[in-house]
Amino acid sequence: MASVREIARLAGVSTSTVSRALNNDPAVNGATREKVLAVANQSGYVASVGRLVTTNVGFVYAGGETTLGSTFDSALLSGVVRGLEQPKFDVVVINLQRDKSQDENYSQFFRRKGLRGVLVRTAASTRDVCRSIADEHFPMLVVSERFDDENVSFIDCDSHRESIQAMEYLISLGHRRIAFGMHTVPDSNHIDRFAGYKKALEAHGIPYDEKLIFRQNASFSGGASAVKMMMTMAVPPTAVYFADPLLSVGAINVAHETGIRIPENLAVVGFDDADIRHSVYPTMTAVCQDAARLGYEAALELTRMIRENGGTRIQRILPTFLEVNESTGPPGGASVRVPENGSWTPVSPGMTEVHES
Amino acid sequence: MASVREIARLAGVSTSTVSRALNNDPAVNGATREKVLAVANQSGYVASVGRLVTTNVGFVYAGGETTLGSTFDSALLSGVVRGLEQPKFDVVVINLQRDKSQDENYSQFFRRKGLRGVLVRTAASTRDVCRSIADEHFPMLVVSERFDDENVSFIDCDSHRESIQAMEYLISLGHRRIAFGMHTVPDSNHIDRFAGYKKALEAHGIPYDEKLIFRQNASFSGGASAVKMMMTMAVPPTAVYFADPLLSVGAINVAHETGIRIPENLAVVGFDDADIRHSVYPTMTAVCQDAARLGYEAALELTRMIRENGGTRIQRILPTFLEVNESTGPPGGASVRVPENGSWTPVSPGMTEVHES
DNA sequence: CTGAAAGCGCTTACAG
DNA sequence: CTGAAAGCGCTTACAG
Repeated sequence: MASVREIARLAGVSTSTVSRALNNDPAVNGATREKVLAVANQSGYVASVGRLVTTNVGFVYAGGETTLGSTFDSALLSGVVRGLEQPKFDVVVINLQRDKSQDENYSQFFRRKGLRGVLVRTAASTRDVCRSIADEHFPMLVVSERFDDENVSFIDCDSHRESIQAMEYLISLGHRRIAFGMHTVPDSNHIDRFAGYKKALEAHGIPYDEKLIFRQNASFSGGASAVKMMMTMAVPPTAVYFADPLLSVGAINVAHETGIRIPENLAVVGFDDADIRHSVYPTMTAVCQDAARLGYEAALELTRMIRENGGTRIQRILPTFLEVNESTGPPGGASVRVPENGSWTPVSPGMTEVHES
Repeated sequence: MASVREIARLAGVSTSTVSRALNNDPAVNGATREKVLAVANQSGYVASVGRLVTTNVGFVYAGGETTLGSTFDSALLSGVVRGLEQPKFDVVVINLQRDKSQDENYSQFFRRKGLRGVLVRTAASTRDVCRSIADEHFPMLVVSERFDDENVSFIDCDSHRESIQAMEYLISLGHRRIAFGMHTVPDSNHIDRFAGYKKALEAHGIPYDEKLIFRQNASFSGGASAVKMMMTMAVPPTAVYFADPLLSVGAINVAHETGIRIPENLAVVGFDDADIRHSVYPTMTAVCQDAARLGYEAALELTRMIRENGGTRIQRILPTFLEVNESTGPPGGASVRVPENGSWTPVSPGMTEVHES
């Protein structure tokens, strides 16, 4: 790549003038500036050293896959951007697998990319990457996963408590035979929700029945299959809790097609990590994760770490919330009004201990 | 901020050793490295000059508002990231209003942010910003807007042709009384769709009726209101084309609530810029914009401009497409099968001229 | 393994 | 308005 020296030679001026012209110094003569800029453009000049950008943080996909198109990730990123607004940082989307060379460690790679800190999205298979980054003491925060390791900072949503709450809501409506739908490959979040399902049953003396557990690919058709299967059982459930947004939506839509009435024949509690609960009919009662807020808080925590030069580990859990809409009601469809504000007070608040930190 | 000199003094070593330690030179003694890194961390050392990152491009919101959470923008950005994969660039999300100071021009601002080029998202009120950036000859491409100016590069989707196609599909099913729903504040895209609506009516000798035009805020409730209003007319339409995703979904859902049957009582063609047409019931026939592809192509064009040091202006129009799903059928609900692949061949292909460039 | 010195490319008083 | 020279902070042969 051309240097100021080269541009100076080609334009017939000194390197001082080249530098001034490139930086729009008003002292430079108009014609001179034009000539220098023309030469610079033609030779594709790009400064190779100079004042570094110190306001970039990375939104890093630890695995090869960038899932930026998903509703969850996009809400997350928009929250990150909002959270970086006030600290005046910018976010760079980074695919770790693409560019990191073998002979550099993570800190070096991030420094080479000009990053002051990183928010990390990880899958089960790349948890070691997160540990390594943390071990190198590079400012980092894993978003939407949890670690037992003392030294890995993370921020995550907990849906265990609200899963119990969702189940208690169904039970309070009179349901006893409640199915559960989850992704075939459960991540820690799906496991939390499953645990909440079981815990609520146990607390209310309802026996756990393996036949009511439906594992499907997280897709519309997975939710559709699950509903078809459960409704053709000898004794179908009267309610179901789907621990995944796509399964939930697929379930609600196949109900129309098959003539199953929601909530009269089947009360559905879904899971929502964006706003899809409002785009189906009937609007979906759901355990909701506020992805934008998760991203927002993550951005604030990371910039605080950067400002304070590292310091203490962050291990934060944000709450989810149960929003009651129209897809739930008592078994058989006795008339029940949806509360005005979509909230519902748990029957036995004692068992759903709060642990926002 | 601390310099290598300062770190050297505090750690009791030379600046050479500081530099080596910071860059993980294997020659440095382990204990020395630890000491230097400890000092550097404590004093919050950040290199202030050095080798610049030359692989960043900006995803720039020209106005103050970043609409990254929308389905359109998130699909767009995920396409951009995919398009930057092979040229090995990274994308930085930039809010122009936030950081640009008055005494620097756009090129200077972008150079200060370390950007090699920018993809610009603009609103009607910030079209002048796009013109200025282009005038400064900074590598740029406006995404999802059109300019008559010769020197502003852009890439956009055209929904005019497919709006005509959508209308012809409805007409071919036997509809004559077809309503149109659009956003109250129409952007150039909504205007294109409206023009397509009118052109198709005219081509088939169907009189234009202002009473069948519904302008609503782009929201679920806007779509719901429109449907309620049109279905209580003395002579309701038998079909409607909604030029906006939220209006379309709101329309489909309120139909269930009011007992209106889709497509039997009202055939609905919507507009989709993501994947929402598959999350409603019945699945929505829609004119679809492939936002991810738009972003992908934009990224390829921009990196090509950067590689070739500017050069020619890009003014590219990508096609949209009509996808036939279950929300459309003949008036009164005569039985019609949805084609297997969701495609439909226009009745009079002659009038829908192709202009992909 | 380390430091003094030279070097990197760009920028900036200083002098005219 | 421009250039020669000094300077910026970091890096890197070179010598030990």
